[in-house]
Amino acid sequence: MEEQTKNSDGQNSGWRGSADIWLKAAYDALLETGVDGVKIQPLAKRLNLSRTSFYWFFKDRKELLDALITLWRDKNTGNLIARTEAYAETISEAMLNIIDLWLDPDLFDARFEFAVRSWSVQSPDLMQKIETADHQRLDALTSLFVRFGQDDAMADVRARAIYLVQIGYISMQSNEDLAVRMARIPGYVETFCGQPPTQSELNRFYARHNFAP
Amino acid sequence: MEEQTKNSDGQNSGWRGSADIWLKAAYDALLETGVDGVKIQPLAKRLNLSRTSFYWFFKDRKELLDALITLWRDKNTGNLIARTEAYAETISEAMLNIIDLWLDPDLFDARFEFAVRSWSVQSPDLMQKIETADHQRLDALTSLFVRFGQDDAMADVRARAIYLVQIGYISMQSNEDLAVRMARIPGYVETFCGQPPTQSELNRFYARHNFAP
DNA sequence: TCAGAAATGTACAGTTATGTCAATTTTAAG
DNA sequence: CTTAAAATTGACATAACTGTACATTTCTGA
Repeated sequence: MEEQTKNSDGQNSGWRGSADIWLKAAYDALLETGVDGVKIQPLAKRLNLSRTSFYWFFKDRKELLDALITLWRDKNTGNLIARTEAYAETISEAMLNIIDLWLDPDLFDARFEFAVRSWSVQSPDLMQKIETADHQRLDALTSLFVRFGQDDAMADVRARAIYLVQIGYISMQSNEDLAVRMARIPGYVETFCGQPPTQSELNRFYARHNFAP
Repeated sequence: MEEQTKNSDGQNSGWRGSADIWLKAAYDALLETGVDGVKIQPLAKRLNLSRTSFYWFFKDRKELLDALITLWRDKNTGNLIARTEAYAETISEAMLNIIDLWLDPDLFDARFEFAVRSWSVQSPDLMQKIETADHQRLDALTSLFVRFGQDDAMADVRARAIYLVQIGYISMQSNEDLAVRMARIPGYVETFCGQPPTQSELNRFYARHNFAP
């Protein structure tokens, strides 16, 4: 028994292909060109594999796209919620925990997020999943603000504001360097929670991003 | 001489087709399915015209796509900058002028904006144009904050915050009704400029959006 | 009314994609 | 070394799209 789970662990099994390698190629293509760039033939070319080999691992293109959606779901929402629950003594410290998401691609894959949201305009099914994710994320952010004493209405607004900035961010990230982005952080904190961070909160933040001001 | 500018005015000339009608169909398709949905054959079907008739008005598909980009450029950036220059006595009133953009699709076509931004991931050329637009828009917003006494750094941050919210907005607008969205407005104003709007400012805002609280 | 411009349509040639099938090759396990 | 499962491949059958060439229809103005 014990089928080899089609090599979904990271081991190389001697074969060139695997479901994971196709999925990874699909992920890359999605980020570079959008869903409509996720086509079997071009992926095969990139992987130097025969196009038809794909059908050993996936029933059809749709199954590959579904796998991409699952990947997105498992990745981004979980980390965002975790950051709302991280230890913080003040609202400004809590805010800096959220801002971690903007700086660390391992915590929040903004390009992936943007690609999925772009994709959703042509897929009501996916749109539905995004709405669910938005809800979960906004709830987590809102209760963070409530926890630190904001009234419900203001917590709702600020949760939205910070979340929308996060979503809008990728679309502009372009090519500013870290120092420039870091310089704005205290201002963002003040804007979103009405009070600036203390120097020691900032120092802790800089430290975990390996940034020397 | 005086060529008829291919019917680019809104008059119907008796012919069924025109550059504008193809462009309009392309615009619709772009918003519904993204760039890759902007294909001559499906557009022709929608317009009940022969596919090849398209080539009378446009050299090829690329020329149609370029026309879409021009349309976007002329529309959204202009109105945004105009709103930053609208009459205002206080920073909160100025902020409400900006928020007009979120509520009136004639002022800022958010779906169009989102579609164009999604498209840009697969077109470095377009990406460049978007960066230029972002710059112009952010400059206008920043100088608005400066005009009302914010220091440069904070003006920069707040301009970005409100702009990013604007960009992120469309991706979530979903299906909330006007009353719910209106209820958040005072909170947004307070968040973005540090002071809430006065009742008379709010009344003026509601009035121009035909909203009775 | 009738010539020429404007717009449409038909036919053709080429490209790129999808998915099935029946070999064939590669690998691991006994 | 053998063998069976796992993975790969090329051939085939379709489908959707692009763009060109050329014939045809429809409108406009002298």
